[in-house]
Amino acid sequence: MTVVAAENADLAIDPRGEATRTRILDSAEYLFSEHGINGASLRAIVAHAGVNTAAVHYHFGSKQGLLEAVFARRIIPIAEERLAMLAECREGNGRPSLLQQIIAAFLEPGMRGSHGGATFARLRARMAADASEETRALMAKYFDRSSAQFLEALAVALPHLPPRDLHWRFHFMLGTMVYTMANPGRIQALTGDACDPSDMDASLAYLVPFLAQGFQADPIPDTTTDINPVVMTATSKPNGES
Amino acid sequence: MTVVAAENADLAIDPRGEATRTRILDSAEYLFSEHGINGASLRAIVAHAGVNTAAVHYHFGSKQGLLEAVFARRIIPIAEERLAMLAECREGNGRPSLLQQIIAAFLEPGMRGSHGGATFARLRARMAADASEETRALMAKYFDRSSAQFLEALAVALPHLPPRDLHWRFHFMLGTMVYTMANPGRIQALTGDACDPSDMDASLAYLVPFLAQGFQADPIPDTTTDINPVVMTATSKPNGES
DNA sequence: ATTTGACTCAATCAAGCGTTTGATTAGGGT
DNA sequence: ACCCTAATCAAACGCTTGATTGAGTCAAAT
Repeated sequence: MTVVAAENADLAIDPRGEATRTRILDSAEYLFSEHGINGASLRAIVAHAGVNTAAVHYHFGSKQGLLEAVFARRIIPIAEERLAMLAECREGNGRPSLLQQIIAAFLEPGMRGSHGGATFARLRARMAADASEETRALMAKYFDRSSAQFLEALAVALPHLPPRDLHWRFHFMLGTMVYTMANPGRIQALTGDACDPSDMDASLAYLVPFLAQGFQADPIPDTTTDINPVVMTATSKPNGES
Repeated sequence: MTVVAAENADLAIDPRGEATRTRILDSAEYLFSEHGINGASLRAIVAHAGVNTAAVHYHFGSKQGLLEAVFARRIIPIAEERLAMLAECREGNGRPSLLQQIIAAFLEPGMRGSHGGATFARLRARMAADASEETRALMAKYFDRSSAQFLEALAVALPHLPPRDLHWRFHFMLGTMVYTMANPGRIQALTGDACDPSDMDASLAYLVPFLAQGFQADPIPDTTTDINPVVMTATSKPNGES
């Protein structure tokens, strides 16, 4: 096993190691986000980083190990900042729009420029759509840790909402977040050039109130056999009304 | 017309051809959606379809041509049904929850089982997250056609909403749709086993009211220089940033 | 019955993939 | 001075990819 790289800082004697490691991580983050995980080859990454192919396997073991390192480097501080902002919400509870504050606490750390910015945001979106079980497990490993606390906080802010509805709407929040991160140029195609989509601040300004309003919708009545008539406009019968 | 049947359909005389073509399309749709476009190899597709590699290139020219054929086969009927349902909304305007009907008209045809079902829905989600410019252009080619009409209908249902806010929220709707289609098992991981996520009807029952409520949020005040204070809770950098 | 032509097949191609190897460099410890 | 070890390098590994080829198959038209 040659994977015994300098995990501890004490053992990282050679300063070249950390510099190369960081260059590989930066290039991989950029190319993964730009061309996808399968689309970015190790050769392209090492060419962009100006290092040798073997350096990747020396430091990270494999391409999957490199992806995990790229992901962990950003997601850990993001998760920490998420929980810190959530704690701030709890302290001053009762302030106006607690719901919006919780939503912002969940979205901001990952979408603002602090932790990798739009580049890492796009990578997360790609990973969310990725098929491989490894990638999915990797995301879940770091994600489930914080989601439970946010679900709990949202349940407090929305006491009338059954857990089932809360889970669905939390899922919808993830969808808007991921899609907005993945397609920073999509809005421009719709509006012409009304807004600057690469700037995530504008996205957040529109996204947070939209989500807060959606969360406050009435709970969905439990109709296991009968579905909401609005959704049943043109299903089986061409002319029938329900 | 007993002369020659091949005058109109130059290539589709041999009935074996259509059967093989359909088997390839079905297998490609399934494997593309399951493993991604890059992740599904032609060899895996032809093995699943029980045909030869050359058959793909004979019928579709290339892997990209196959993807376009898979996509077009489903998206054209979906777009037609979308517009048909939208026309139904227009006829009976003034009915309760016109907004929900418009949203349902946009979401239902693509998410219900009629046109490829969850399999094709997952493929669309993958394509939305895909990097390649070809895939992106392919989706835009069939998508921009119908989106304009839905934006117009939504503007009628929400006369107080500026176009900018409308475009953002339409974008958010796409996000929830794509993410829900892409992760049919994600809700189970959150709720335990409260809902059956592979059944898109349940998704729609929760998604449509959520989106309708979000669309009805107040417009975002135009603050090009000043950001919503709610979103600015903890942006101070404790240790500096890179 | 023969011919025709749409269609299939096994074999093969060059290119690119992730990974591994063995040699080489650089630098602090004894 | 020596050795040890972390770190890097060029080169090749075995394998899979999308694509191509030419011979062959088989139903239908003549």
